[in-house]
Amino acid sequence: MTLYEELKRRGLIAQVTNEEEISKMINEGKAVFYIGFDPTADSLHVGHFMALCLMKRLQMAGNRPIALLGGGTGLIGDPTGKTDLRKMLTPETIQHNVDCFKKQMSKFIEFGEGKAMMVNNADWLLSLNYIDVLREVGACFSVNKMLSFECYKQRWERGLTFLEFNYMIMQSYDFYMLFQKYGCNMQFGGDDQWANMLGGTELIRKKLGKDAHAMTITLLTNSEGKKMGKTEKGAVWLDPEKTAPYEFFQYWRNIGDADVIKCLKLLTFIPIEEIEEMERTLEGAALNSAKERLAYELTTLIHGKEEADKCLQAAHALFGGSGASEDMPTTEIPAAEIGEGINILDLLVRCSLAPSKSEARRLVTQGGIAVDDNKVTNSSALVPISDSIIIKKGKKVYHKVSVQ
RNA sequence: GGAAGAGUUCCCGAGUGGCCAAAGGGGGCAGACUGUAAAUCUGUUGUCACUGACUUCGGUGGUUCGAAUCCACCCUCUUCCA
Repeated sequence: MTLYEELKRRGLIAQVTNEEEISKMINEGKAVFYIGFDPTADSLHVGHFMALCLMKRLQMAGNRPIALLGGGTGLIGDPTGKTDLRKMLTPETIQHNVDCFKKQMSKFIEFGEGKAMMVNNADWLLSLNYIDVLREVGACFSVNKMLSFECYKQRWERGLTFLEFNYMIMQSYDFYMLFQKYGCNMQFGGDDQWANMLGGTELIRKKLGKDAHAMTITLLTNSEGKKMGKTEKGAVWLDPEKTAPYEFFQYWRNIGDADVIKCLKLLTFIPIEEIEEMERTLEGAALNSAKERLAYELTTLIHGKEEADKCLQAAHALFGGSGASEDMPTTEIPAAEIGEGINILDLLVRCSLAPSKSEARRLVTQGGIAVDDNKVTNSSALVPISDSIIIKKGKKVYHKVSVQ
């Protein structure tokens, strides 16, 4: 099976400019491709991870990846598919985010001489001269055409600033630069980037008369069409400081039935045959094994095998019945502060299990809290702690409190 | 620059002097049912010293016994005209 066939079989490929040529190039390891990452936050998230996976797959087949950090485009902000005007980030924030991205990416992709390359579009975008750009690049874009793009439709009602409208041009310019500087002949990205990417291929054709290609990967959405990798608290981050490995693990462990197989295909390196076998044989509750596999594989990829083992163990301990675990979130409280015992509401707030005492009270009175497996329903209860206790909030959240 | 309109709690959105901590929906949280799933049903969803008090309806002042609601100024956004 060729690389392209595998990508296709996994459902990774959404749109391509020229299937024949692209498959030929990547199968033979001749592509020099880039994927852009805009530094809008200080950690990568799952969506980025998919792109990194793709990078890795292609790299393994001998293609040359370029990771493009959007130190320049980040200053503009991509309006694609966004309903609201995006907050403008300060140059300092962007720089900080770029640094964070770099660190995380290097853990996953090999960079260096003859391997993957990392570049920052700030290097060429920041020094551009407005008039020159307008004459050189602006002349190649038709406003009427740009206005007709689906990706701006959502903005019709809420407004689109000229700043954001230029994003596409900057991204196209990136491709144009990379094509000339590094012979980069292909761009990959999320499916929502399709229009922006085509802008680049067209610019290259118009300016240089050469062909460049673009391919988009399926966006990670759940069976209801919503973007995945988001929780109430925000994105599922790759940074263990922002999303603890256990939390990360649980996110995937709790994925909907309808989405497990798709995620295995899109996000893991488990051989496609094996996944297809699961798809055929697993149904109903049996899918739990696939969910666990998914969670374990992903945690291993991102946080390492050791962490993944811990998460798996913790999950088994907690949900398997024994209840105890070494690696659950822990709060340490000085003995002096406890004395005879600590009020249950104060304790919950102290452990960040509830943001306020009112909320803590609600949790307790509604029967959502258990201490050492005993339900606590009295909101004025004093909890004595001699050594350590385990608080259970709802069905899935465990927290350990130990006395110092 | 001119004209009209809008800004309400996590989000959408009702509310046009006291009955408003503010309808309804979404989302969240908890309970039931389950498979650590989905769907469904129930409760809950500003804070605290919790049968009471306090803070909230873009901002700042004002009118009033009493303001999300009326007035003035300011800020932001939308639409129409240029």
